[in-house]
Amino acid sequence: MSNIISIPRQALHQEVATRLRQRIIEGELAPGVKLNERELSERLTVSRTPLREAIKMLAAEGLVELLPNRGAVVAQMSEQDVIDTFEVIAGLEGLSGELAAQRISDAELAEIRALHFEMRAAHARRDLSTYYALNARIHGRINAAARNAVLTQTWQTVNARLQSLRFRSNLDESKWQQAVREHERMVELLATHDAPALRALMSSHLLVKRDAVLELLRTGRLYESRKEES
Amino acid sequence: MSNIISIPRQALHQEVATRLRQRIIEGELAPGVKLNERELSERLTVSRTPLREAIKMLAAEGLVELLPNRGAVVAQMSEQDVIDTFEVIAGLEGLSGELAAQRISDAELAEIRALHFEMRAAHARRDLSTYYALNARIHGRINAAARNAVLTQTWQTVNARLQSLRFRSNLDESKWQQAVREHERMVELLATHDAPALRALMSSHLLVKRDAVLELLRTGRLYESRKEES
DNA sequence: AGCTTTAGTTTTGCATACAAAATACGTTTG
DNA sequence: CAAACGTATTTTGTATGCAAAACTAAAGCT
Repeated sequence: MSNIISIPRQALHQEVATRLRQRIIEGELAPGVKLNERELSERLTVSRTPLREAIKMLAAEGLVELLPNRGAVVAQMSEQDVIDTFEVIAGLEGLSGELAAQRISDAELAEIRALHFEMRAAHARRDLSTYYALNARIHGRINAAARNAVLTQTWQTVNARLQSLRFRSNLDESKWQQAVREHERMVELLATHDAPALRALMSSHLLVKRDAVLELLRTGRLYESRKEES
Repeated sequence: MSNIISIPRQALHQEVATRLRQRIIEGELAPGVKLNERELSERLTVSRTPLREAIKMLAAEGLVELLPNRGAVVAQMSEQDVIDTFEVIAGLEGLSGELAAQRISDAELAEIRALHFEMRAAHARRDLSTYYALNARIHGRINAAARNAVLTQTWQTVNARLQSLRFRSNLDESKWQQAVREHERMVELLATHDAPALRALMSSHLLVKRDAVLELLRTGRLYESRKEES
């Protein structure tokens, strides 16, 4: 019997949560924007009930903020929040690197190595968006090699809060080169299973990123073209 | 004007979430137990709507698991989940220690020192429950001294998932002494602001705890007297 | 007996309805 | 003219209603 329709589509509140999460991460729903229930429910063609359930989940994830009797808004991070979040992610990436260096298989390493070369290709072409996509995939692979589901889940949740900053759009050449060199070194340390060194490298790698983002924040090149009307 | 009733009690779904979270953490709602919506809503005297919203939040926190079309159950952790969770907590505690060592004030240090002596007193009296309470407060203070709200929140969320294991009830003497010695050393390292050493200590402190819990899990002395009937 | 079937019941999931709080806005008043 | 008030409208928060899925259990079948 073929399952033509029997793919049990997931619950509405899950679907709504996924879509809202995506729109927030992609910046379509910018920080500070109010989530109007009527409007959203009409737009997504669901009733307010599953929509509200989805919003509650996103609130627990830290992507939206609940204002009592005043609904929900997309979470807005202060500069301190950004600093704090990067520190935590640096810690989680460090752990990820430490565990991955201990546990990675040859096949996993080979795949990361391949991705790394693709990333270098993107760098050589100055193809920033491909570079970022590959960068994310590499970090994801390292995370997977750590073989710790709780770490992966925690990392994703905390990371998601930063995504809406869209700091992808800026990266000066020297920082870019440094990042590529650091990635080069990551592959080496994975290959030699040097856990402490990889921990330190990945942690500091993220702190460098933090500083770059903070610089953008302060010079105001972040959060541009973000205000969204109805 | 006195605010006799005007304390704007928080939204029902928040209140319900808080109460359910507490009951799960305290083990009253044991892992695997089904959350019957009708029953719970009657018990808490709220309708199913805010109850369901609360359950969705707890699901996002990882305290309950949603089974499509079959409701929610209190999250049940496999042994691997326990291992993974402790690893993450060890990482977060390590970060907490590292940052606290850098940032702690004299007043905060003095308070932790005081709590530490109270804890030693509890140890001397073999007063396990007071010991655990003080232990938790000390870790909380160190966490606070790290001055990172995201870290604190992440730590609490991940920690909550373990609380229902109730591993508090067992601790052999040699492990207990080791824990006290490690706490002694934590205070020293905070005082000397030795961030890397405190990171390593707090991380390994947690991994020791992990091993102790795993031993309990394997010998089956965990999860006892847990089945709950309506 | 053991397995399947199937009617009845319960439970979940979503939509709708209603009440209370917040907001918007025009009017009044100093 | 600005501030304050009050009413209308919107929006949120909670309860209730209804349909679909899951569970229960008794009857039928091999």
